[in-house]
Amino acid sequence: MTQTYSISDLARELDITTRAIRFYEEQNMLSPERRGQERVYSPRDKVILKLILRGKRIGFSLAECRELIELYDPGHGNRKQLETFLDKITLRRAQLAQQLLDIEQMQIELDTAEERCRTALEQTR
Amino acid sequence: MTQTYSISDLARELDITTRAIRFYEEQNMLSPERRGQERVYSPRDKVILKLILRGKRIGFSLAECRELIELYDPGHGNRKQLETFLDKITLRRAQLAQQLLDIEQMQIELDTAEERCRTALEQTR
DNA sequence: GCTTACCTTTACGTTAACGTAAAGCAGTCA
DNA sequence: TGACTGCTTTACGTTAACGTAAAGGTAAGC
Repeated sequence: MTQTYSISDLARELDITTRAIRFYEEQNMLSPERRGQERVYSPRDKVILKLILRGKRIGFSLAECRELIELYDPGHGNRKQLETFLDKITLRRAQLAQQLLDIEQMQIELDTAEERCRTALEQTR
Repeated sequence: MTQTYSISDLARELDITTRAIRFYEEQNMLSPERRGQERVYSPRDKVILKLILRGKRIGFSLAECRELIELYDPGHGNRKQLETFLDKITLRRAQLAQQLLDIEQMQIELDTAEERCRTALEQTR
């Protein structure tokens, strides 16, 4: 019915190694079905992988990525659990806001760096 | 004349360990003056440290941070050098743009996560 | 003169996130 | 019936970025 993937399918498509995918499973971030010995991945697994990769691109550790995954479906949490989720969300938001500032600042610095490069290039004429 | 800092001054102010600061020097990202045995840091050194910390916050490796530092004053580069600098700047810009997208996407996901948390909390009533 | 507070160097330890064999099973193509 | 191809597990190796002692030098204060 619904789409499935082999491990190398996902590796190719997401441009990571099968080793990495198995490692994420080892870290309890994935739990694919099995057909015999072989892992069979669902679209949901693929979403999770994308979440991980996106997290990594902005410097999250795998532990932080796992947190994000847990937030992904908070259905099975008790009250206490849900409230800590909300706290974590608040923290993440603050961190993302800081990162936005950092990136903007870096862009500015790249601007001035480029300018200095160009004027230095003029000198070599 | 101009402001100077001891290693623990900087450690306190920037909230890192002295070990980390010495490590960055070991990696040729800093080269503070010496008064006898002791390291004496300039405002420029402090700027570099801030660059490193900002880089780390958005997930840069120290190697990448070093690149940024090199871009910081490109005066002593030959033509070839300067052109590779410009290339690197272009690459960084692209990466930063991707990170902006990633952060926006994460913010959206946090929004929906929060919403789901809140409705789940309603259920526990 | 002794303690306390910083500073130094040297060096081994640690964690995260995989990389890299090694060894073997399952289907398929010639 | 091999020879591939792709999957599996197990296990040791590797790199980055410091942490953590150990051992000692120096200046200030009591």
